[in-house]
Amino acid sequence: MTKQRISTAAWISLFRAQKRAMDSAEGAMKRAGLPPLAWYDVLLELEKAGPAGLRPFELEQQLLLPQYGLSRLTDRLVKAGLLEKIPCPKDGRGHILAVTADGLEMRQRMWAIYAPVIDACFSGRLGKKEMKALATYLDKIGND
Amino acid sequence: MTKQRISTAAWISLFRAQKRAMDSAEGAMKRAGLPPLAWYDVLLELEKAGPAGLRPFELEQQLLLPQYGLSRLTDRLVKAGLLEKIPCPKDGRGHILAVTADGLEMRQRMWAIYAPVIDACFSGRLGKKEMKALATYLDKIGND
DNA sequence: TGATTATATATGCATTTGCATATAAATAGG
DNA sequence: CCTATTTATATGCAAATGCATATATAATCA
Repeated sequence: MTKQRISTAAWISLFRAQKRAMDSAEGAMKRAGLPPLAWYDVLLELEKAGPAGLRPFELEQQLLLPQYGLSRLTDRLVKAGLLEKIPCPKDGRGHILAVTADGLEMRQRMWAIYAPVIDACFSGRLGKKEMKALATYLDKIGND
Repeated sequence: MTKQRISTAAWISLFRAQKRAMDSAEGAMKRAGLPPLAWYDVLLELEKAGPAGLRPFELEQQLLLPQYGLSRLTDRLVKAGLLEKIPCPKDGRGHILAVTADGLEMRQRMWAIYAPVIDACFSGRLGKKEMKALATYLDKIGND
């Protein structure tokens, strides 16, 4: 087997696995009448940032979203009452994003659906050691 | 470490790795003035199917795309002259999709860009054995 | 056979994304 | 200080996606 063939096979497996995982998670959210996973990521990242919140450009780096994508994503979250934009005292151009009480509750409701999906994806298929090895390999690949 | 935490970490690594990989590949295509990766998948799958071509519903299963998504994707490929729709003699509802000469050439031009990107993602990071293990793990995960 | 149901594909409409560019405040340079 | 440049965020417009449903043919069954 050439290295080229092997890496291409791994590439395909990566894309297929991610698609299966994502489809099942997005599907579960939809069936539960909950927003898409991207909302979860925003809410979680802001919760992790603590009460100080985050500037959009910081969140953008964490989530690896394009600037305009995040701008509109947060608009939707604000419109849904899950986030608020607080004017930034240090920098008149920007604002600080903070999760509202509703946002906090929403993230919890989403996690109640999300967690079992993640679990079901791995359980009975990979053991702890294998999952760790998988994550280690995945973290290594990329082009930077 | 709880199993929950480990599987969640693997989940996150999976999504991040796929995003990095996809972004670099899509970016390379764009910079080369070539169409998105989805076009490559269609062209390749149809080439693999041989001269008999494939019906849209068959392609749909291979590529795991929603029916309407494939319908429009193939429309674009047809409009670009890379694919043609041949009326199906056996079934008046459908048609057979076949790659044109231009389509064949396009897939090759895309592969010339695509292959090095795949290579760069893994080379110097994972060895053959590790790539194989990675693919094996990835192929196992999912919800079915 | 005629009516009913199932399958294959397409499409109208709303939402989302991507690209390019706009706006507006901050910083740098002379 | 004033102008030029850079940084932070938003937005108009075109393309893509998702959802629901339409259309048309095939298969089933009474």
